[in-house]
Amino acid sequence: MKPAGPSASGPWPLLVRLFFAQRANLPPLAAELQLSPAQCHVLHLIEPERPVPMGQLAETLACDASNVTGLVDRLESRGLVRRRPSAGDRRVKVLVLTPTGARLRALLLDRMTAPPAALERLSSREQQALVRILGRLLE
Amino acid sequence: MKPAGPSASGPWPLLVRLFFAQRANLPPLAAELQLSPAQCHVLHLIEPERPVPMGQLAETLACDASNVTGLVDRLESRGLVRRRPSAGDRRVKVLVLTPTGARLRALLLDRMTAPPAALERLSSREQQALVRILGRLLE
DNA sequence: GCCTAATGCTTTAGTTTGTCAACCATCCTG
DNA sequence: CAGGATGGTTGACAAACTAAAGCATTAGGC
Repeated sequence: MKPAGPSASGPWPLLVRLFFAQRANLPPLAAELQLSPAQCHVLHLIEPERPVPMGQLAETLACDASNVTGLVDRLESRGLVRRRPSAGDRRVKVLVLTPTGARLRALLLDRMTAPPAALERLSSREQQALVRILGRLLE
Repeated sequence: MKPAGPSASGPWPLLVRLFFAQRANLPPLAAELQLSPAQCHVLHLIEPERPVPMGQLAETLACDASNVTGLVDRLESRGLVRRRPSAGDRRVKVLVLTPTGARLRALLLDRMTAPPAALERLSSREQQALVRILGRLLE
């Protein structure tokens, strides 16, 4: 029985709360950049100079391939990404950022990487600890 | 001033990555419970015995009120939540979980609170540190 | 009290997101 | 070279979302 506090059991419930709080944070940020949350996610996943096959994108997003088609259609029609044939496999199309897309992506990451004032309240030592722990979670 | 200290590539970029990774994790989990990601979010926000006004839900979700109407329509038609008139203000409708809804919510939280095997790799000391730091981020 | 403005939710109309099934082109294996 | 698998697109449709208009109720000024 754990009738006690909100964090009776470990770090994950806290992370879940943080995720949902952050999820609510995304729509306003996306709107500010004239994007949708889903488009932000796609843009976030295409690093400049690092072409991504569409299929891999679908897998990372955990969604259907046909969904990616439409998503990329809209991004491409706005000149943010381009489809290019893959060298080795002519079925595959890889996605590259246009210069405009790369600029918008940088802006997006900047905005996403800045916001939480709560982080400022952490001591430098705590921030280092957090970096180390999260690094292990993501490795 | 921001010396290029520990937060130059500080914890937030890592949290953003973790956030997106977790977002990709939600659709399969939701499907398993015959829910959509958005419905999971709503269910997550309605605690048993704690009625939530629809308007507050819209604000927390950072979405339009009319969107909440449709979202709740579907949840109500599946017997997971009920709309009830608010005591003080007859314009307001508050949402309460049905017993079925409460059970499904518990299942959802359980699944969400369990998954990441990566957490197991953290030492007990690291987990405690993470709990403490996240607690400060969310306070 | 009344009249007006503001608030809470719904409706309607329209776009985007997402799924599934069918399809074409390309690759791969026997 | 067949036959099957794979990558992506298309079409049809449900769900998520927004903006604008509408209804009921509440709140404020007079």
